[in-house]
Amino acid sequence: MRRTKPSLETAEALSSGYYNIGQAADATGVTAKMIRHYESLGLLNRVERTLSNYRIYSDRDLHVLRFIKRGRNLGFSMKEIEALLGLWQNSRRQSAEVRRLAKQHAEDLEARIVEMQSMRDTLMHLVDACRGDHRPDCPILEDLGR
Amino acid sequence: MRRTKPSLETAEALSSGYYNIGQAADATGVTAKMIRHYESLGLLNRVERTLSNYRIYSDRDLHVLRFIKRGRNLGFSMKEIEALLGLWQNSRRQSAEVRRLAKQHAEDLEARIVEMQSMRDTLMHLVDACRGDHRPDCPILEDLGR
DNA sequence: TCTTGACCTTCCCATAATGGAAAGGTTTAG
DNA sequence: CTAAACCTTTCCATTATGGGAAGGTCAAGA
Repeated sequence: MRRTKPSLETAEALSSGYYNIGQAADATGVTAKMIRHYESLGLLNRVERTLSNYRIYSDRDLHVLRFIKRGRNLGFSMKEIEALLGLWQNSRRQSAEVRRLAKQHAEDLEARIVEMQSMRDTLMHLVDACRGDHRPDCPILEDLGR
Repeated sequence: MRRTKPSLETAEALSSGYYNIGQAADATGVTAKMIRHYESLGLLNRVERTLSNYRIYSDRDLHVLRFIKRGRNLGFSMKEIEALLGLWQNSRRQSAEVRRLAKQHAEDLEARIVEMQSMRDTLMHLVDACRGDHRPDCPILEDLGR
């Protein structure tokens, strides 16, 4: 079970709408480990601490964490997410820039998909050509060793 | 240009059908760096050395390097390649085992392809929905921050 | 013969994103 | 007061690849 109500300065924070790292992790689906990591990458602006040095997060921080998580789910790299986050937080952004980043990433994905499909197809053909019995003869190994 | 004919014990080796690491790299398309790495992984059984400590490779070694390269091109991990290499060099292998490995890998590829297609499709929809002009309004960021 | 450039050697470091684990401080419930 | 469940930092590992330094070797030309 996660602790519900601490007592000292920490308690003050947690009862004022703040979250400790475990609560933030539960709320966003981002592990505590990765929350600290994202902070070290500079994606979370200045994380507050309690007197006992515990990190505390605001609703706004959780929002950022969810943004990062969603970006990762879409396959963006941390570098790309950093850029998107900057645009997200910049009210004078131009949507053209965001669109360009997203389109580029979609195209990168497409290129990788095509490459992997080619691998898969080649493999499937080899698998189909292989008897797969007790004998050593094997078109798959023959291809690899060609 | 690569040196053609050394003089001492190294020369003996190179004129006896052996290759130094640079020549092996040129012949197989595997970088010298990676050839050393594969050796450290134990994929090349005992690599010979000249008196001056230069590695020398036989045609059989080049064959192994090409096998590895082909396996990498098909997306196999080094662990998988190690297993396939073992089967390749085992005359009493059963092709069923090889086929099982290849099929599993093809299925792994397929799973990743499906996942990436889903990412790509979601992104494409968002890109299509984004005007991409000078204004800040952007469905892509809205989705990421939802 | 000496020099030079193109090789070769080993060793250390870096990448991207994530997790495991150790050693130790803090809080809270019992 | 103690034990459980948190939190902290720091170090290490993963996968496959490459960069670079410091230094030894070899071939060819002056």
